[in-house]
Amino acid sequence: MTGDQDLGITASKEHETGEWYSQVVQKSGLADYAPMGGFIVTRPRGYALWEAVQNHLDGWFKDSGVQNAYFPMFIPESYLEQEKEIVEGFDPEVAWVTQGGHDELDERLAVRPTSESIITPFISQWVRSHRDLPMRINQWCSVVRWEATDTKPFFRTKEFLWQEGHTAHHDCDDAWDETMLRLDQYERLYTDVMALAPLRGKKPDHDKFPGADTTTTIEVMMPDGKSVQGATSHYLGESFAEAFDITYLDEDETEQTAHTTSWGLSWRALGALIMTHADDQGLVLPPPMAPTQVVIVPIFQEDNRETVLGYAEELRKTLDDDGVRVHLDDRDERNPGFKFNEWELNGVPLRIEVGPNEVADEEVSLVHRPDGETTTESRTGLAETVQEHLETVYAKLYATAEQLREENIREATSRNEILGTIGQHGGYVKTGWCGEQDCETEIKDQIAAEIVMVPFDDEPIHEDCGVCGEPAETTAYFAKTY
RNA sequence: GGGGUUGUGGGUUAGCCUGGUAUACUUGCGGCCUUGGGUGCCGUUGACCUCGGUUCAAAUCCGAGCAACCCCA
Repeated sequence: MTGDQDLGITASKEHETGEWYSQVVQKSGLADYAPMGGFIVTRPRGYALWEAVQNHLDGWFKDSGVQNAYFPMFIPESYLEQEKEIVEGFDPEVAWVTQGGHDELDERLAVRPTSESIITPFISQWVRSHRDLPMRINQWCSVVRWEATDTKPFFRTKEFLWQEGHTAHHDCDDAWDETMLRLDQYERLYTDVMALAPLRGKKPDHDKFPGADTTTTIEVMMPDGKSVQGATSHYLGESFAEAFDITYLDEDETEQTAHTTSWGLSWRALGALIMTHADDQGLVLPPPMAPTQVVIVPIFQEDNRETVLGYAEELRKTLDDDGVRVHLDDRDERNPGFKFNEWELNGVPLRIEVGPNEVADEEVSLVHRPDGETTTESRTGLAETVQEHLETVYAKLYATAEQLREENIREATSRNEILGTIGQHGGYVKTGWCGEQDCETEIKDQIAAEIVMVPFDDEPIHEDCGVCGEPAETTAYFAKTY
């Protein structure tokens, strides 16, 4: 590299994580900061990542009985107030519309922070008999939560893109199965599409979604030792059905109250992806997420230009015919070194280099984005070879993520050990927990770590609560969070 | 929630202390050159975060606001 041209990432991921993250997001063309604090402009390459998330999840949703719909972005205050806990839970961060044109509104409108209050009343109208159940509605939209804390592109923005699913069921069992099915699908998205290694569990009672019976969660460990809540799936019990009157007639013509769920995943998932896999060269994308999976960079001199470009175009067509998202970078005004750097910055998982040598030998050079590993392969059977390499790249990324998770789960049996372990290493610390919020507060006040997750398995790992020493009811995972 | 740092063409930045003509690189655009890790040359467009104050004069000093980043809770 000659001179510091600052086209690439200049901050270190390890030492200046915030600045590094900001540069990756902007320089790899994912997003810009909007003029208002806490908002971003999502650029085409960033939006393509969201579309990749959508394509996978939406397919799975539809395969499991979900229909997409769309509800207004405004919710009348009187609707919001029907579920008391929703109001209390979201009140500090609701944005309000009070004026339409030049006229003051009779009733102010909330910009949705989540849509239970507008969707559930309609589900109530649409559900008459047991034959209408289960009913599963999803919408892809944005919501607004006027966060007071620091914002960060994709991780925490005042407006964010997400999907929110809302379902109604006959009974508790059916609704609980739904809750877990959606959690499984979120876990699958993280594991099989984004090459991240999440944990799954429940939120402690004091951190549930307002009004929910149970909130289940996907948690993902970041390289700086903080945990990200990657998605949530709520079993809402009967509280919303009661508040919004979702009742149905069962086979015996008796009126029953439905059980409901809601579940959501936001573009914070993209934040977790970037934070985990990107490096000091820029973005790194797992192949299923990458808008461009393979880039071909031709290398030629004046006298063999046509030959090399012709060869490169053949390769491109071979891969394109095989369904690989491939791009041939035949720009004349850039040399190969520039292109290498640029595509690395943009996170393309696999690069093919072809020059006179490769043409002569009927070969290609393949370079893996995550680690720069270079191999030479035959041109014959290229499509299959490339698929194998894409899988290898995925495996490398997943292995990194898995290691990150495993190395960051530690155990502690006393208050001081919890504080010391998180203070020194970050990451998760698991311990027995009596179930009292005070014991979390004790830790939170000291070191700003909270209980992010309680595993599903019933037996606590220790007999006593790691904080107060009373008998433990469950295991709790403490961590600092985003 | 509290504290700190910073804000100059699209990006990176000099100038600010000590007020007076805004510096360079890069990108973009036009042209030439050629290509195994950010190549070279010529030409060209483009900026002092916002509002207020001090002053003959403000990128520079003062105040407020907005924004970004960092640290603590």
